[in-house]
Amino acid sequence: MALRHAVLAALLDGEYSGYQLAKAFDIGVANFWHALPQQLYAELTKLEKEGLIAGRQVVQETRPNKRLFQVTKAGRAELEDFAAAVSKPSSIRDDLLVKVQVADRVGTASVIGQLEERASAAEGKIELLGALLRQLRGDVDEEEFLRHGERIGPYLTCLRGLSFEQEHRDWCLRIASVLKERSALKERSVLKERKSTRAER
Amino acid sequence: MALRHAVLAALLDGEYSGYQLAKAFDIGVANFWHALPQQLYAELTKLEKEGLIAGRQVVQETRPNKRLFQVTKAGRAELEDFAAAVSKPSSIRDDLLVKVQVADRVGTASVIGQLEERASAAEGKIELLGALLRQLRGDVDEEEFLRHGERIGPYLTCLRGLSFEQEHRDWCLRIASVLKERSALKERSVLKERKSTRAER
DNA sequence: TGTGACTAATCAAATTCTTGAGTAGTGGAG
DNA sequence: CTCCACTACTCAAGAATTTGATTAGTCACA
Repeated sequence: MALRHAVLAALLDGEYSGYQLAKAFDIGVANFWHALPQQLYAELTKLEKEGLIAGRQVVQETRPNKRLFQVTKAGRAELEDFAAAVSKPSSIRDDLLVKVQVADRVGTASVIGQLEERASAAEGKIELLGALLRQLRGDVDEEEFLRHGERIGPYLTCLRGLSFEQEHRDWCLRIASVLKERSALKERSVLKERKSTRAER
Repeated sequence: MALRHAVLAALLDGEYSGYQLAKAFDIGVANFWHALPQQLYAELTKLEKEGLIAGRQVVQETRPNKRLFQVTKAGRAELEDFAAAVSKPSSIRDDLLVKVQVADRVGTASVIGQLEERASAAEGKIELLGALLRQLRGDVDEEEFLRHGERIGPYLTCLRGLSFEQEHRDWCLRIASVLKERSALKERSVLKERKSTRAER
């Protein structure tokens, strides 16, 4: 039941249409809750039906019309309740880790490639998040901002996203290099074996 | 489609029953793929039907009978294919981050409590993972083990789990202290205001 | 002599998430 | 002038995940 609350949380920062929300999700909220546009539209419809958000039509000339949504009082109350309720534990869910788990039993080459790809994707996200953080805090330094800024929620979650991506990148690079070294060692020992086999004949 | 591969990966380390698998999942595989027992039983049934694992009945005297499963050749091949295929990006999915996102707009007290609970849960997991890592590597040091150990897959994924939990703990504590300081500041300014209001009368 | 915890599973239902396609107009690049 | 990308949204099918019970014997503890 957290998608609805993630949507409410995102709408707290301003009016959005489904389409805009999908974009905003990708950079901000996706740090802790990923969702496809279809889900967002569906959730917005449900939330409106339940009176937790209110939508208004905006007629546009050169673009299709859109509906902007904002959180109602009931929506705010719902968020309050949610914040007070117990949360379930967080966890990683990652294909690539499954592959690493079996990396010493199956072909390694492809996994190494994927680790490096992942590392560079993480790098990209790190830069993005860094820029977002600078933008959110303005000219003041972090300590100051965290003490006195008015809207620190998104900043705090971005910090978590950033550290996650950094750890992820570092781990990917470390593991890639470990697997590479091991396959190089194996290669060498295979060559040696061939050589000695030849010598025996 | 990664649960099936996570199960195959886990079974690579030995024969397990559904029940044992559920336990093993909790400490090892759950680091990158969490699943409930019901899911595991269902998946084992499917995998057996498809010939990717083979089960054998073990009759027990004092305990209910159980079925132990091991990966077949076809299962190994399936894992190979999986390891070679592209993976989808990883991400955090966490209730608590949704709450932090709105922490400056709703009641903070409960969120602070939850952050501290989470931190101590993470602490517990850190110790568990540390012990697991020591056990996996035996007496040799990490560098040595990663270079020459035969089964490093689980070690590598535990390393990821460990760094995730450490970051998670640190972040929770940091955020909790930020939110506490802010609410203390607010408290003080409210008191001051009351005082000056009283003085005015 | 109950009480609760552990082993070993299975069933059903509801909910959530993913995959994939489709509509329809605008505006820019080559 | 065609093709592609962008805005804005919808529909449906399916797979995956969660929630919540239920069965049934064993064992330790008080």
